[in-house]
Amino acid sequence: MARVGLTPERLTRAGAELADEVGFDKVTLSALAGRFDVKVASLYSHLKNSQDLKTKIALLALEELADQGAAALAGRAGKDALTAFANVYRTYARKHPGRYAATQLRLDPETAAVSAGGRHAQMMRAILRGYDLTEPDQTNAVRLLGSVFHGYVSLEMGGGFSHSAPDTQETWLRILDALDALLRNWPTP
Amino acid sequence: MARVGLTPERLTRAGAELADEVGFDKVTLSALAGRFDVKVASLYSHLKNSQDLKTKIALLALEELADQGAAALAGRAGKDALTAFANVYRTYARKHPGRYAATQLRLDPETAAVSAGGRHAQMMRAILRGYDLTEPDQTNAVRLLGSVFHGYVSLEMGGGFSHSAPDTQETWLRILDALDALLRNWPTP
DNA sequence: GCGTCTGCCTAATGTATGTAGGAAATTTAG
DNA sequence: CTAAATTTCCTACATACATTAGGCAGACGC
Repeated sequence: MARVGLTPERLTRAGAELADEVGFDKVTLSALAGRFDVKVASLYSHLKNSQDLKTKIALLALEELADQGAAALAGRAGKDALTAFANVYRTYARKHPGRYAATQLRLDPETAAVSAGGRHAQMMRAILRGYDLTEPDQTNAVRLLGSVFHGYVSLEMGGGFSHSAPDTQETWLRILDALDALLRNWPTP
Repeated sequence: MARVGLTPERLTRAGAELADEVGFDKVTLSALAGRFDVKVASLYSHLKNSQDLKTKIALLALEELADQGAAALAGRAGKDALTAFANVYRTYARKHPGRYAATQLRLDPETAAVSAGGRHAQMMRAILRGYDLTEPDQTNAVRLLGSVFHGYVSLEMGGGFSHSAPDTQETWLRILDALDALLRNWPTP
């Protein structure tokens, strides 16, 4: 019985790669076991169950995304920061579609609390320091940014934009222009 | 052998209800068969397979959503139209979470072509007639609206906004204000 | 070197999808 | 109206994935 050296971490990483290759929803313990030439039952020494694997992949992806976001934000402000951060989201989703899909997994509250989700919100707030927004508009703007980033990336990945004229890169840049303009001139009715 | 009177339509409707109750990803032929007190194999006379059912639910949801959008748009223009249409999306998603999730199913191109997806894009363009946008900004704006609507609804449903101060209704209204302001004053660099 | 612990195993069960072929109910044709 | 054709639902079976129980052997502490 050769020991392969499975750990939750290695399984999570391999699961993330698998997700990028076949889609997050098609990540299965069978396929993962196959990657390590190991029987499925062996995975249960390291993972609670299939859901546990998916949760761990989601946490990994949230962390990677937050790390890359933080790196992009370093030394930038204003529109520069907005653009750099937004591009991290879009680029990550294109490069790691399975992991990106994992970030949308619904986490139970305790898990969400220890996830990198909070860092994401904090970084969006940091971006907004370059604009002149106070509460509660700042929170509203954070939610708008989250909606646009996620919505755009998700529709683009799903092929929702594929069939018409301006290419998606062009649209993306114009949308970032528009968001910047909006944040500089947030309506206060 | 009592005939129950299954049809693709009845199965699709029941599948949609099931999706709203247990989640779109948990819609299963087993559960659907259970609803009609019928064996699973019997469903294959009316549905090609499980994927076929999911596709049909997605098409149903896209159609319902388009119908409600069209109704909301009738006789409205400008911000009034924008708000009414956006509210249709959000309300539909809250009332029919499973069906809304179904609308995000990736359809193959031929299926997408016969879906109500095109009507959605047309309606967004109709809304934009109340603003002063020409191509290619109109397409860019359509994509922005789609991103915001879908992104917001999807994050709100996923609990992404649950833990902070302004309630989601308030944020939603302010985001619609912001979009209206943005469309009235679209940046042209 | 010996005992314990752990990692991976075999075996068995439950649930879901999907296929093949049969029998009864319904529809259609003569 | 009756017989044939079709349709609808069935049983039976094959495959795949998830999960649990219990066992054996290699790694590790002493």
